[in-house]
Amino acid sequence: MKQPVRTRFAPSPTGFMHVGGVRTALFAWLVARQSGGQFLLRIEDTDKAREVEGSIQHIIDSLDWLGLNRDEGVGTGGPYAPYLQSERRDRHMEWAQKLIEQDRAYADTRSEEELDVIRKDAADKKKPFLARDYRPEHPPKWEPGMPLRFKSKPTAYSWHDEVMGDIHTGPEVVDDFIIVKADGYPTYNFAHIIDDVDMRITHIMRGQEFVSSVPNYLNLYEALGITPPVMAHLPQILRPDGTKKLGKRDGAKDILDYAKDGYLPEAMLNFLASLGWNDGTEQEIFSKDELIQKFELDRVQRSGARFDEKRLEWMNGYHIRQLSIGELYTRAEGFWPEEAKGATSEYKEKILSLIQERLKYLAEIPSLTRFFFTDLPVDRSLIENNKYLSSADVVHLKTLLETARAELADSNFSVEDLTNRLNGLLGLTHTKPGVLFSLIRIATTEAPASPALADTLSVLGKDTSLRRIDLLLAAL
RNA sequence: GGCCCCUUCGUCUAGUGGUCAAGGACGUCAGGUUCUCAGCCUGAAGAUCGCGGGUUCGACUCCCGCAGGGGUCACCA
Repeated sequence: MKQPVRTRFAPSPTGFMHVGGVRTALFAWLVARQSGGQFLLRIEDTDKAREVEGSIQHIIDSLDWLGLNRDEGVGTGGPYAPYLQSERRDRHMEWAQKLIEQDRAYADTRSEEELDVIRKDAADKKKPFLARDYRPEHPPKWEPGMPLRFKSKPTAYSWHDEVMGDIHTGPEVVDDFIIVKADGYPTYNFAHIIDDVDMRITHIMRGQEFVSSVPNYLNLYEALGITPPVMAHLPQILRPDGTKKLGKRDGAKDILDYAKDGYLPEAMLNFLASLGWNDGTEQEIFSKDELIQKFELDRVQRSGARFDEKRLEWMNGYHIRQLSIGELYTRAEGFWPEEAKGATSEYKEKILSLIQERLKYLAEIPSLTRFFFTDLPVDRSLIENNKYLSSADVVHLKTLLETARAELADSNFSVEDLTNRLNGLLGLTHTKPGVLFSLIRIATTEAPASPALADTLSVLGKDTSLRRIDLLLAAL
């Protein structure tokens, strides 16, 4: 067992969670769980303008659906509460005050326009914008309502990132940055550092887009006299069609939409983990426990990975097939078609055992099972488009169906008896399976596809099967 | 433009100097499984390892350069 680590997932409540955020949460959760440590949820809600109503609950629901349980955090509570960043302003201000006293922060009262002018100046000179090159000469004494800027001390850094490896940067990338905004809220760049210390976070897991800010953070940690936590910057998840980061604008789906479509949380977890990580063997399928056991940050890929829904679908189908019927029945609740309302659980379990291996996601259940619950209207096109039946003579088909009906009427409708009688009919009528079975299948299901014929008939039962054959007979 | 990171089949990836004229999975295609769809089984196509130099008896693996891609340079996170 490794040293217990404390990790946190710290999203902003700016809308729904998509796969990118979820994977960050997953990796942080795995690292905490495998070490016997803690995983917490902190909400970084210091940008009140971008905040979206309901996001926090949505984040909690998403984590709950995936089974990423928290030891502490928003919605859970804990010894380091509050876990809502906006409620921790006193702490942030205490530390900000320290920086002011040490002359490591200054009020920056310049307007957005003034700053834009110097930014443009930097751009014109083809130089990166560094606020420290434009420090105001006589900043006023800081008062609430004024933006507060960190006064950096340019330093070269070398540090180790659990995913990215060793990184070296020169002093030219360290800069002054805003730590408290005019609205009184701290920026992420400042607040997360204070909160992580206060909450005893040992490992920070976040997206790769933060790597370039690390030198700034290191500078701030130094000024604050804080030992930086272990850091791991995760590669991004890319759009399926390109090299760009997957974002909400690219149609990145709400993670809970996958829940609605009937994706299994364990499949989602497995898939997300395999995007950018593998254990070095040829294993593709991992249970949650195996993930906890085998996950290693330093085996995480440094390059981005494209999000391939086809692979997710396959993996979901795979996990569905691993479920016991009882478990599948539980998961399938809420996915049945309207027509299934009065059906017994016993009947529905039988159906599930027939369709389990053809399910890719649970939302397919209605289209796959509707005919089990209701007589569908006779659809002539099913015969017309069938390669075995399209050219057959209608009178012949009718005779065939009548013969079959008579034979089935004597069956007890066990799978075994049905199989025997169906096979017997082939010889009796001198008909190819393609013709006879297609005809009976279409008659009894009126569906373009269905499970194996004997199985289907057995579940449907004698009354229903014969009634439907009669319905087609009447329509032919 | 500066800085940082990345570059193996369409996609996710294995690979840490020789056992790799590169393995697995998804996807695709073909065949099989007495009808359909799915599943399962078998098989096929698919990467001269971004390019160019080194180092070495030998490089996908080490070094240098180049190119391409991404990230970042907010009072957003």
